[in-house]
Amino acid sequence: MPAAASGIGLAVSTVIFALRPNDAGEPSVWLPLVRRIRDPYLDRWALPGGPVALSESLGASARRNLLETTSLEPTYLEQLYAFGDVDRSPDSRLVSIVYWALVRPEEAERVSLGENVRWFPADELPDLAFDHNLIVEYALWRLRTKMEYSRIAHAFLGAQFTLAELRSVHEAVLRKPLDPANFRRQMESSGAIEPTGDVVVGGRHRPPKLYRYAGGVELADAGPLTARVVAATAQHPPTPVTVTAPDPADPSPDPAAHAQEDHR
Amino acid sequence: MPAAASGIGLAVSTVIFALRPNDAGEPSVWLPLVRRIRDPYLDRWALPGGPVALSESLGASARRNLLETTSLEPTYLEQLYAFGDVDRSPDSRLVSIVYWALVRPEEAERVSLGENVRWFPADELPDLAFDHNLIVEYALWRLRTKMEYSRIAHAFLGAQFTLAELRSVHEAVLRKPLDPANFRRQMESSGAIEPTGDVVVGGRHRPPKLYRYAGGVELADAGPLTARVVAATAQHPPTPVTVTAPDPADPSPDPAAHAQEDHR
DNA sequence: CCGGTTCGTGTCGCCCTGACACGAAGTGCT
DNA sequence: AGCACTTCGTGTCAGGGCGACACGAACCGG
Repeated sequence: MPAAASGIGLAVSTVIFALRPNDAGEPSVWLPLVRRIRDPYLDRWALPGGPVALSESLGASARRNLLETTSLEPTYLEQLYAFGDVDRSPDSRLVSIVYWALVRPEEAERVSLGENVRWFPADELPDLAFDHNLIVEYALWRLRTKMEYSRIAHAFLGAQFTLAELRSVHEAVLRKPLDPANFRRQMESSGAIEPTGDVVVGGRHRPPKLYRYAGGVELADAGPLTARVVAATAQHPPTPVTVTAPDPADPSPDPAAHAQEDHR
Repeated sequence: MPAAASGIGLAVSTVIFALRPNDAGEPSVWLPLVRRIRDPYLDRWALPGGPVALSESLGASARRNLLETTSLEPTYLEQLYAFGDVDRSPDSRLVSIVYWALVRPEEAERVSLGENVRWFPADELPDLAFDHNLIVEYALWRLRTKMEYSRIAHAFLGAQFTLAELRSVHEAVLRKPLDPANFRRQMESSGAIEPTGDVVVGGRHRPPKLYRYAGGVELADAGPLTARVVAATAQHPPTPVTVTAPDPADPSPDPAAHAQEDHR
């Protein structure tokens, strides 16, 4: 059990997922890969990763490495699996602790794209270095499985969101359409979300309510540990505008219930 | 990403679970611990483990170490988590890949019990070395969670078993009584088990049917990999006797349908 | 023959789910 | 102003799974 630093290399890699529009314009799962610049699998695409620093925990090491290689700060980070087959790296023995992470679309665009970093659709990857194809496949399975019983979907969204946006995340990950009515009831009855009281105006149709996640933003499942990570703030700058609900059926003196109700 | 053998120790430990009768005579979850004979946490109880050999995969390393320290060969072995906090070991930096394993009661009794190996009830453990208390807690959570949606219960049983035995396993792990009628239907409708055609005679009451697991014995979840481990054969030597069912309502020429039917 | 226990099947009500209908509330066009 | 169209949000209903419970079947011991 004591520390016997044998000749086994120890590294940390991360599978990063983000939602981006695919060829058909629909959101789907993408992940960034880096081109290898050293000799095992030189020039092949691989997961971002690097050796574990002596003064860092495994999770912190993954987080730092992500920032260095892709300049990404994920909203969700969880350990996936430890890969340690004898022949997974030619010549040397290498054990990789692999994490998987989720980032928001706005954050995803911050990736310093260059010759050596590129986004790929998660479903059609080239031949990767090491056993990274297998790893991505496993991480995808984990993402899709956990999406169905957990609340990780909001790691792809900002602080506030509509039910259509939340449903769109589920549909993109699970690759199948979901009934809006039933999806709404499931989310509401689960207690995972609560309405903010605001609606989105400026859309072309009936203004949807905005929701936030209830019970504190608990991101970054640290497995058996209790470490948490605060969620970064993010608004939805594009088209529509958030507005406090007018509540026309309640004449109570709401001190913040009028913004732009010049219709009717 | 290349192999850079830094000063970080790499070890493998395993949480081994078995069912044994507790003080009240009911089956409950126990696990074997070993007393440390080296200096970090000298004389404290700890999970069995050791360094990873250069020529072994992580799972093989865990399996070999189990055999050496406790002489146990588990029927189920799955990776649990990689623990790598900076301060989890005094003085040195240590990363542990932790596995969890299930063994059958008969196998459990083969443990070479001595001053340095002892069984403990999983619910009441002493202060263990390192962060092993936390690890066991997590492994217990994993066992109980996976018991409800998976087929791991049969790792505690032999090749054939009655539904009462299978239910007893679930009850011991989940620590709550289960309705025999509903439990039967769940198991039968899941397609996980199939009747062998035999019954157990010699009991005091109505002879129960014997079942086996269907779909090939798939033990040792290797995570993303596809490795499998064959299940060791084991009979139930104690009290009752297995008998091919008489099947009195079917006069078809079954070439193996008569053994001891001198009752009626 | 009878009481007691376990085995195995039957039944019933509740809740969750999927499928679908439909009013509500906006925009854009004529 | 009115109509078409879309999305939002609620209502309804049938089917299946699950928990709770009843009850006959089968065997033992006295």
